[in-house]
Amino acid sequence: MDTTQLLKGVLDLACLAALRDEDGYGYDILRRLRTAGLTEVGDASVYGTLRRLFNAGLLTTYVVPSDEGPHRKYYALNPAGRAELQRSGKVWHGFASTMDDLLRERETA
Amino acid sequence: MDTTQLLKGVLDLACLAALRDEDGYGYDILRRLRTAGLTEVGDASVYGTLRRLFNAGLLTTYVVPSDEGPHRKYYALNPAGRAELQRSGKVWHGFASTMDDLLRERETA
DNA sequence: CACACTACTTCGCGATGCGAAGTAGTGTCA
DNA sequence: TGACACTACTTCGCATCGCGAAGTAGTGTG
Repeated sequence: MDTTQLLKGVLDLACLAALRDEDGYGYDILRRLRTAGLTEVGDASVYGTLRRLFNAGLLTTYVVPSDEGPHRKYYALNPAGRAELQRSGKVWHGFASTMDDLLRERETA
Repeated sequence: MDTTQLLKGVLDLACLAALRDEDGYGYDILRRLRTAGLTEVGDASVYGTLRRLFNAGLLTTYVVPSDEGPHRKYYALNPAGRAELQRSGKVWHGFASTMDDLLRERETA
């Protein structure tokens, strides 16, 4: 029961959320998520997720050369991505509140 | 992004929670979880999870014959199980609130 | 020149939820 | 009697997905 398993299916949502207000490239999103509290997120997971979201048609991408390091592959939410963010945000909240009920439950006679 | 993926790692917790107030057998726990809102939980998943929790030393088990059907394999939380329920409940809450922050985030300047 | 940091990719593994199928016991309904 | 449905559990193999490790490559620092 480490956070690894909890992340399953949620990392998509987390990446979409991290892109809501601003485009970002992989390494940066990794930092955003870790800063936000998902400290144990692996780098390969984030890169993989971004690629998956892109393949699913939820993100657009463009490469920007950097003078202080390798090029950066930026990702941005497209309309489908925003819709999906909305949608899975709701699914998540529903799920989370169901779990909270379960955990709070105590002879609900 | 169906609930299947969200369940990963949480089903353990859900089963432990379902056993908190009362012993139960697989089929019954399946119903408890579905009634609680986890409508899409598969039966094999629950049986498998219970076996896993048992093998992990978190549950005890005993078989009770039934006059209205096949025998029932009851499971009960032991002290280790209760401890684990506490522990992963906290992990879950922490994780959930991190996610909520992420989803709520909006140029937190 | 070794090292560290940034930035991304590829590879294969492991955990876990799931559907499908099978086995069995009971009851219902034609 | 035979078909079916519900209960109750098991086994099997699949698919998803996060991860660590390794590799490549660019930049800057001691």
